[in-house]
Amino acid sequence: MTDNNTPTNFIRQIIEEDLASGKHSSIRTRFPPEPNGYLHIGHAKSIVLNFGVAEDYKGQCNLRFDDTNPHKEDEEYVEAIKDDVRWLGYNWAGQYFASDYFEQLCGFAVELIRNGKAYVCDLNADQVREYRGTLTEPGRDSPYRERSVEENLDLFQRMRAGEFEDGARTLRVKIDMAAPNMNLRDPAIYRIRRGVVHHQTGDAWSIYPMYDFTHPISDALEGITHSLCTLEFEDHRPLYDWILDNISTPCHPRQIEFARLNLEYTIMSKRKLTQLVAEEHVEGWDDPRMPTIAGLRRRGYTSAAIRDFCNRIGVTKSDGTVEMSVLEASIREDLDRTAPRRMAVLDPLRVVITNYPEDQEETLVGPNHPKDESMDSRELKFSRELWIDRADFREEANKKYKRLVTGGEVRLRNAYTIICNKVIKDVSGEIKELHCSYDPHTLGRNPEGRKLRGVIHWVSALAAVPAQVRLYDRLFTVPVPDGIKDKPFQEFLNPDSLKVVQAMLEPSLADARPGERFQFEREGYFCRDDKAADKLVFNRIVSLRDSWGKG
RNA sequence: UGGGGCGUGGCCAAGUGGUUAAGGCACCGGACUUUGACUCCGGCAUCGCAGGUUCGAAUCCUGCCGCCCCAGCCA
Repeated sequence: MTDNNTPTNFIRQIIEEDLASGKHSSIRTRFPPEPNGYLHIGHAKSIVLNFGVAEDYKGQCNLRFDDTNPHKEDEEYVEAIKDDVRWLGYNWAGQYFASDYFEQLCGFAVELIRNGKAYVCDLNADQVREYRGTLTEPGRDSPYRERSVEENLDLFQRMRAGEFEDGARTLRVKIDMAAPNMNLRDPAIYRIRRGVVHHQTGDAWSIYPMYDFTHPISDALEGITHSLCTLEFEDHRPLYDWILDNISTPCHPRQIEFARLNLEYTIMSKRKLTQLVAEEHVEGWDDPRMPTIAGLRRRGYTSAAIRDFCNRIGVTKSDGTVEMSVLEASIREDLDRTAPRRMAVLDPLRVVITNYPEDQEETLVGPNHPKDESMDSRELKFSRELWIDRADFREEANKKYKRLVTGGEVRLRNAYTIICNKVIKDVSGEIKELHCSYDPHTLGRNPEGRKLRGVIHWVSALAAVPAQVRLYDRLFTVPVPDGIKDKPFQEFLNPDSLKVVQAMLEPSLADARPGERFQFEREGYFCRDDKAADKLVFNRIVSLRDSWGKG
């Protein structure tokens, strides 16, 4: 869809300059998720950036799993991540794991030790914190900072061999304990983690490298030219560069930071999304209310719409929070063009056409798309008894109300016009059904001398197919759920984020394939749920724009 | 009170000293309409603030103000 008009942003400008100056003859990027959770729309921004840039400048983009912390990671996530990236429409040039480089990483660590630039430190975590100083005070050198190369080599080898307990020692890089940038105060590059099973390397290692050490080296080994990451890593760039400047790698990628995505009425923190799942506020990572790729996919979003969204929001260094309406506009624009139209009554109210023969049923046709004839048409069954939506009838209303009122006439979409003659209520006063009469001369043309109030959708009661329809609303009640001081984000969960209704659908919908999308006219876009494939269940992707009552 | 960033209309975002400050979303008018949809027309900012440089500044300089990130053996 609107993957057209290529975006322009500061990162693309840098790339263009690098290409023009000959600094690089081709570019290579990478998307480097940690496999500790599912991908969300914020990752999509990074994916579209990294893969998009590679595509547009005839370069390559790798998929790399940043799996240096076996504690939090799992194979389940690597498979899910691959699924999501593929679904978004991208193919990676190479698939790697940071753990592929563990042996080489270790070699570079030894190189640093040999050059006197790394040392084994026996301080425990608390002590390291004390020695590090604070934001305003410099730190102090570790008492182990000046160990001999031989001792460091020996100790590091024994760390690797599993001789020491978790937390007993770390390998630290020797930079500057008084650096104003905390990341430069002799950061640890290796920690001991014995007895954990790594999803890729099993129990082969008892030491694991840290992100700050692993990332620049992984980038360099893969020949990454532009290493794109989010703003919080800005302070890490000096360390990224220090690592590459102090070991013998083939190249020195440039790290460039951009702002992560924030979306109103949802949260993007992997940790918090994990909580939503664990605390069962949602049905799982693919709950249609989740901002995860899996959730959006199940909700019925198209990957084209998500790509379009990512291009619409742009890439900058200023953090902001994007309104939901932008995402919604992307999916509406896609589906308006591509989704076949259908009629579905979400809150059924019986209508009896009293002047229509009791045993008669006729077949009408409805175009699948009002503007695209190539999409063909489908059959509609018309009969004496119909369903219309309760919201489409009022006993009385002013002329602003363009629906059915007693004594008023409306068009049944793709069919005849009807006038409501009588309202039947039960003892409690609730409307049970409507008695209407139709005008047999209004098929395909308007009555003369009478003005119609409007057009409403309907379904033949005889042919209707019942189905469950799930109506989704925003997951939270406030724009920034995790931005309110002293209040956990769970307090702002929207109790009405899911409403389940029993609807009556036009018969052709019974054949909908799981995952197939439609526009239910005057209601919104819906997608047949593919998890409940044995039952007829539709998810509302997004409602139609509704300007009623706005002016 | 240390360091690193950011500040263009309600929300994103172009703009890199020289037209009336792009565009999208939202919003407000209006046209069209067998979807209160779509489409189409029209409307909607002087660029955080204050000084300065310049013939000319959102773009350069200075000083304020505001917001974000950093004290994991997480990424």
